[in-house]
Amino acid sequence: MATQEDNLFKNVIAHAKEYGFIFPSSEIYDGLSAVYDYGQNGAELKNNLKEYWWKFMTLLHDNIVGIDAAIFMHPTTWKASGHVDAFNDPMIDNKDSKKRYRADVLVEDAITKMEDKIEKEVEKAAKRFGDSFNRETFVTTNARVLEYQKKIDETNARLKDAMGSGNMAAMKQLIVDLDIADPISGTKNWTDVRQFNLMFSTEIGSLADEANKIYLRPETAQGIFVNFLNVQKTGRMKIPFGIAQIGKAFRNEIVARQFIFRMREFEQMEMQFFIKPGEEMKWYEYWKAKRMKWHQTLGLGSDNYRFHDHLNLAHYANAACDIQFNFPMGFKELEGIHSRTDFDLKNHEKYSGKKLQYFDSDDNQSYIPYVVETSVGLDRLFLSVLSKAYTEEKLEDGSDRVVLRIPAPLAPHKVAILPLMKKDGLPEKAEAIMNELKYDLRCFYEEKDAIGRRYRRQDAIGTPYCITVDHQTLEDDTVTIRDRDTMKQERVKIADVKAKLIDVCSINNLLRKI
RNA sequence: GCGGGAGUAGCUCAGUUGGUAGAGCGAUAGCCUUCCAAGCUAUAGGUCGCGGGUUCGAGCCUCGUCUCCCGCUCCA
Repeated sequence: MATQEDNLFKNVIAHAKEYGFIFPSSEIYDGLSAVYDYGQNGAELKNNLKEYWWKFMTLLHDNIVGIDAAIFMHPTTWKASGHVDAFNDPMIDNKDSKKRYRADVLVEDAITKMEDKIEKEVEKAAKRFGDSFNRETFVTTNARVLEYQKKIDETNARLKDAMGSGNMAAMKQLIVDLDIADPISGTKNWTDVRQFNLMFSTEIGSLADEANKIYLRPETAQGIFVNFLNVQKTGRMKIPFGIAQIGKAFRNEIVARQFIFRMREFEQMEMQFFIKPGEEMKWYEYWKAKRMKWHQTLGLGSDNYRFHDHLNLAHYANAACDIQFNFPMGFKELEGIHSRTDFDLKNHEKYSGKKLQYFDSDDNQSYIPYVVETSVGLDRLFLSVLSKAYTEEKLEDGSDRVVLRIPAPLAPHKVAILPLMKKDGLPEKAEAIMNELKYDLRCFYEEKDAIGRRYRRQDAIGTPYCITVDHQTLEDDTVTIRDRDTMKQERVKIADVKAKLIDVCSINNLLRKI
């Protein structure tokens, strides 16, 4: 199914490599799975996206400041955050169906089934006894129900024990004892339970032992939480306020695919907004709306975004949703907005023994602030721009054109400066114009090949404007500006070029539209 | 990780029953040319993903391995 879209996605990936946006990591050694490098054009586009986000957060909100925390953090950080537990998934495969499951989820499903059986007994009894039925008495006295309940309690205890100790053999035994069958194949032909740790680890210092083990951060948020008091005190921040950060995070995904959508090393742009407890839903809604507006202002088409509420909340959240984008492979998460309550600060307080509270002079009391988080995957944002910008066109004259309709403020190069011919002083004139523009606009100079071919090459890397220097330029100091999207040309005075281009290519102007 | 498919020049691909690697486009240099990729000339690029095996001889057969794509799973 969707072969046309699959092809489109493949073409986007091929185009990204061919035109210097994204290369497979260490490609000469056959690459490294799910790791990619940004090329000369990709790095520019990515930096522009960062600037758009960073300025929106820190320039346009006087109560948000930015930090840049280290990737390495004290190991206890990840115990407090819950990642040591939550990122250790026990997995088991059914040898017949070849499907993989989380072992703890299988056990939980089995427990649910037993609970259903109790409910059935209750329903049957309720029918039998009519009005005189008392649920409380029934479930505490009925032999069959008590037996089920005993089994449930026992299973829960064993599950908790196995998960807590990381005893995978006990987990396997639990699945065997519960007689769990694969819902697909119906067989009980299981592999051993294996632990997958989603955090990368290494050692600090020269001793490679467990005591020196540290992790590469699986999310950037904790760097903000552990610095909450530092920033609040040194910046004299008053609640509500936010801390923003752009940085790398690492996850050892079991399967990481779909190009840069899911990578083992990726970049997040996160903002943690600290608020008074009880006001979280107000701010949650506020940031949902703000972030959606920010995305839509990029101009990739408002229809390509939608909210998706989380039904199963993560261990830290009391409300959560995604902003999804219409990627080539369908609507997928682009940004997460989470109401994290006081989970993180409370736990850091507990594990560190340091008070992480805010004294609110409005009502003279200290409290652990609640947090609303906005978290964009920068690489996903990049993919959203690239995949929507990529367009294959059939022109009226029958020729083909591939054009990246990247929003002008994000484009790697803002303008290409092209002498029509490589003689008659045209290159010199073009160079003079470039020297005028290059301090304000990223320029690309090219004099080789026919002009039409040069235009197409600029289309392929998304340069929004081409300035062509022709013989008339030498006479009256005018040039033509060719528009990437319409392919139309307009003749303007050299003196007017700079202001005209800066106006449409500036990130600051884009920010004004939010 | 498991199952399925793929890997030959920068790109798209051809390569016969095993006989020692080609094309188009692109790139580079030069010529020609006043506006939307296809004018002319020349040049450079490949131990055929990598490593064993069979064979007189392997791009082709065989085994292993790596990477990519699709599905299962997970997530920003």
